[in-house]
Amino acid sequence: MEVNNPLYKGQGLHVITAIFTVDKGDVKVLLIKRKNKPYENMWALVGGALYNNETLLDGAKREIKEKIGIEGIDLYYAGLFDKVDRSPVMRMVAVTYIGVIDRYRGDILKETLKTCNADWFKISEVPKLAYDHNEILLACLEELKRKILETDVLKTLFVNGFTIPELQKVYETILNLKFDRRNFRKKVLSLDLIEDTGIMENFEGNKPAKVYRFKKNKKNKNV
Amino acid sequence: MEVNNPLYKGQGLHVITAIFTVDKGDVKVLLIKRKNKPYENMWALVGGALYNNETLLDGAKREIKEKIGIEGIDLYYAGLFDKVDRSPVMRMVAVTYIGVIDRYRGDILKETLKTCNADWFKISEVPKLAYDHNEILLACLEELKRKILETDVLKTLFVNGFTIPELQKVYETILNLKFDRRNFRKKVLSLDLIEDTGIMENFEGNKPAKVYRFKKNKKNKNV
DNA sequence: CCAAAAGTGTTATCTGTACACCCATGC
DNA sequence: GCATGGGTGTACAGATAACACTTTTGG
Repeated sequence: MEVNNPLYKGQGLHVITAIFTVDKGDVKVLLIKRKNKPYENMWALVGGALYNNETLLDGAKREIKEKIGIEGIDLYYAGLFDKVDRSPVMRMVAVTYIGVIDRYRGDILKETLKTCNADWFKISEVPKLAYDHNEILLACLEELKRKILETDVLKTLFVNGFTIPELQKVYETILNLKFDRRNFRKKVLSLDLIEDTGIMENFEGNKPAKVYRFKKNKKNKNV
Repeated sequence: MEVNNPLYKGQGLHVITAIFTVDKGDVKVLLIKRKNKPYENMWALVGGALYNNETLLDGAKREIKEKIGIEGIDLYYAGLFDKVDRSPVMRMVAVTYIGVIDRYRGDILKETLKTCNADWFKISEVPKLAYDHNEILLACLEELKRKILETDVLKTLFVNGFTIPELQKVYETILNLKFDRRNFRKKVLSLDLIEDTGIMENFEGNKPAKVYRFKKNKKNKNV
């Protein structure tokens, strides 16, 4: 392998994460506003160039830390983007991930060394993004739909537990479908992924619901 | 993005394909013997460096053409390999694919510009390979097991059609499982992916079996 | 006519879907 | 006591798994 062969010299990898949440009936994605070229001042997904001394997952996590200040997020592989001209600077292949976090966590940085803003956008109101990030976002959303059925990707959506009706609304929002209450409960409990906390939700004029949480160290067999 | 930033300068991508077949009760993989450094004279999976002017799939197909002379093979994404030191030359991330071909096709080149041999190896008898290809092979084999249940990856295994008992033996060989003859037949016919050719197999002392083929332009819905 | 493997049909079980009723709360 | 949403059980249907007998060929 010749290091300077022009056929493959000057390549790189992007690690890009679509960070989703669900907030009052809407799926939202976390976007950052770029400070630097290329695509200066444009909104973009969280991500950047992979470094030589880190794995893809480590790179994605570093980018998340650098661009929005969050650590410890679980990432799920989503797909590859390899159009030859997807970066104007050099040949870049993007490896993309999905992350899910609580919409109300307060520790998201609005400004960093490379970003001048960060905010949640409804999926239907996402602006034109840097690079091919609109295309990546759509693919990640499709993959999110698959992942919520086959993995425990939603386990980090609720920091303070959730009721089963709340969880159902999240599924219905993401999949744009309606489920039968009784069958949904049966299904989600049969997976043995969640457990009763013993706490009841704060009620508002109706029967209080039990608060559940995802079991620690329990993985969906499909993960 | 600074092109010469040492943090991410000098990266590249490998496109690597595990080409499988099934031959008389054994899963086999096609290996090539490398002519050049690194890993000179060692066996390896088919693959190489991605060029700047091609997509990942195009690169994988070009490598297959260059190293074993075969064109038109269908590839299925298998996984990513991203250990920092997986290549001794420079930082390389590998994108891996699965291909399946007929064991008896005669057009596989034994020697090319970069290879000095090519041969089928039983999975259980694969030698120490170049790079991390042993690890890649194991992962691709696992992925093959998943893919034969969810995709039409096997459609290129038989150039001259197959009988349903033959197909069942292939599934049983790859998955290391036994299936009920009657249920297997029912299931595979219900998928509407194969059709009767009207031909009967060459018999050998027992009842001749119908020869089937995969329907053209029919895709498993899971693909 | 016997051995070997192909081909077919029926029954039981499980999984998923559809659906009706009761319960706890605030007002 | 009524409106609102939570919680439980049962019946039906479609899919999967288990299983027994007949057919065609070569020797």
